[in-house]
Amino acid sequence: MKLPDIAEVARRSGVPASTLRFYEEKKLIESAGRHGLRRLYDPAVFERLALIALGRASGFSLEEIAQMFSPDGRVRIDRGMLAAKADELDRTIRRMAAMRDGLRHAAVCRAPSHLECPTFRRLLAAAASGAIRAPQSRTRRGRR
Amino acid sequence: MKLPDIAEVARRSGVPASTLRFYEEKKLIESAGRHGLRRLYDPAVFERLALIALGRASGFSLEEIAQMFSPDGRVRIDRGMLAAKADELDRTIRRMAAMRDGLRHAAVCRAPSHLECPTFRRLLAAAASGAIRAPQSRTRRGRR
DNA sequence: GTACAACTTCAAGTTAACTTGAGGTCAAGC
DNA sequence: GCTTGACCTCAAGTTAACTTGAAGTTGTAC
Repeated sequence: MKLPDIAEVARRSGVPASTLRFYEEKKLIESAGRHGLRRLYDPAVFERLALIALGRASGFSLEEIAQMFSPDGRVRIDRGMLAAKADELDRTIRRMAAMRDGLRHAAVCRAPSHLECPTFRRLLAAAASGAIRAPQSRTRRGRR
Repeated sequence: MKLPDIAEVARRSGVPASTLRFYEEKKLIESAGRHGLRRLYDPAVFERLALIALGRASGFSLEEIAQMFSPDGRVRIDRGMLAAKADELDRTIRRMAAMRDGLRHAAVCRAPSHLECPTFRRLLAAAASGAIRAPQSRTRRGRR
């Protein structure tokens, strides 16, 4: 059984080869060995990549994700950290839901100008008060 | 009635002076005039800043926000754009809610390892499949 | 009228998460 | 055994949204 090379891992995981090398540099993954210069990966790398994708999707930075792995490569996720992140996500979700409702309303509201719409103004006030914070990064995955 | 200067606007809006200058450079706001070299602002700038905060909180980029303002400075938000953004927010919210639930579960799950927890594995699979995308940028607003 | 805190400009730096490019190596197919 | 395409390394570039720093100007208080 031959171990997958970087192209194979990229193909099956959807993660670009350049990103795989980058992740290795950041100690997020490692290659099982080399065939000449070429990296060969243990199939377990797919699970690892899934874990990384999950972490990213949950708002963890790569650095935080790196800390979830023991030096020996085992996964060791702190449950308190998970709960804290869940709470943070929850707060973000609430804010975004308020935003969504406000936008939705503004989109159909027939006030002559959004600035004259009470609902919109309420949103504005909330945003101005700092009750609302930055959203998600739209790292558009377009393949230019 | 004297117009507020940049420090006053910064103080009352919570937006740093450097950011106000940056926003001006990006044509997001403008100063009403100068007193010597110093910028003076029309009080309407506060509403404008609130609108910018709202846009950012809703996931608009500064560039998108700039497009919401007519060349003459009037607000002209495209209702279709609002609705589209609301939809996008909605999708993001759904993903984040799934994440939150998964994390919450993983935090209390008593499986010996997260990798052995069915719920966690389901999340992993979803993340790996790309069903889930990047989250919010934690631009920590700490005042170092 | 002088000191100086607070403003000004402009360029460069910051951060995260990657991508791109130049120049080099090499395993596999013919 | 030679070609070639896919890999390699390492440095630099990219993007967004700002921040920081250096060097200069000036309104305001005394």
